[in-house]
Amino acid sequence: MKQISTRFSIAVHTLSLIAVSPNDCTGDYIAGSVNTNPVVIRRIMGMLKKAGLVDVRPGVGGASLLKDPNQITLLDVYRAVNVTEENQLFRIHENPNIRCPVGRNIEQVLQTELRDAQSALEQRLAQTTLAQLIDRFK
Amino acid sequence: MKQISTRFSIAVHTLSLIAVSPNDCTGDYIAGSVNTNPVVIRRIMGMLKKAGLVDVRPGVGGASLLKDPNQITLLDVYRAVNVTEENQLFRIHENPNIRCPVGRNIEQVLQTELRDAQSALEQRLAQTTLAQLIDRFK
DNA sequence: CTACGAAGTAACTAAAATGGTTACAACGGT
DNA sequence: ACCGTTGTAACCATTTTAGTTACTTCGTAG
Repeated sequence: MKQISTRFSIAVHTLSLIAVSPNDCTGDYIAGSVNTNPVVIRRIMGMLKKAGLVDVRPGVGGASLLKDPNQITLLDVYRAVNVTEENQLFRIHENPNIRCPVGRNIEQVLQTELRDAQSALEQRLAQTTLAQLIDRFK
Repeated sequence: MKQISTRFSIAVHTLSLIAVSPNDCTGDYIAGSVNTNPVVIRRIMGMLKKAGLVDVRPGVGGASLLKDPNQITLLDVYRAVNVTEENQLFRIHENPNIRCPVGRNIEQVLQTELRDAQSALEQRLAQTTLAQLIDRFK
């Protein structure tokens, strides 16, 4: 990898804006605050919509949260923007040599550890709510 | 992102082989167990060497661990193969609009959370040693 | 009902990371 | 001196990312 996509941080930024200024939150306005192209925002808004986090109003413009800010965690956002394939942060090399004791077992042994490590990260993300973040924007 | 590079799992596989079969661990042998190209292994071995985890013998061939298997954690390996740029798992979008209260504070507020989340993952990786993995290859 | 601003989306691009591959130089012991 | 091995450089196809242009669809105000 290199790093986790900025889609995640942009999504958090976007949701924060919607929570703070429920009005004027058009794609262009958000793009102006994030400092990127409006299409990038619309794509991310589409993911947030599909995840049931926001309601976007086509035609009229703007968006609103579908959940209370203290019911939206960073983990919800993380998952919404699909940062990893099939929710697997780690990737394991495929088709090791099964005639080798290490090759035969590496996948299963590692999977346990990596799942736990990923879980630790996600649990930490789940502890922070959008409401907590918004409090610090004042 | 998509996912964390298989360099990590291949590195763990490689170190396990060296620990289990201190002899015959040439790049070609390891590549045969991992099922990839020998150059891929040599590149990863170079990173493990630079991290002070292994000693590779040019000319004669083979490698050996420079630390006891119970002194090598998954975090050591994770860091050795440079999976993320500057050890930052998350990336935050740059140059948000500082005239917006959200844009002005998003970076600092998020950085705290993401650092903690990354730290949770790393602490979990640090809890597993190579020795523990090897025990399960028997 | 028309116009206009906004969302939805397809298509294209440049840049970067990944994993594999070929090729060749350097090393070291038989 | 030979031969297997390591150390690298160079190249490639594939994929992801983020940005951009362009066009359609939507919904309300005039």
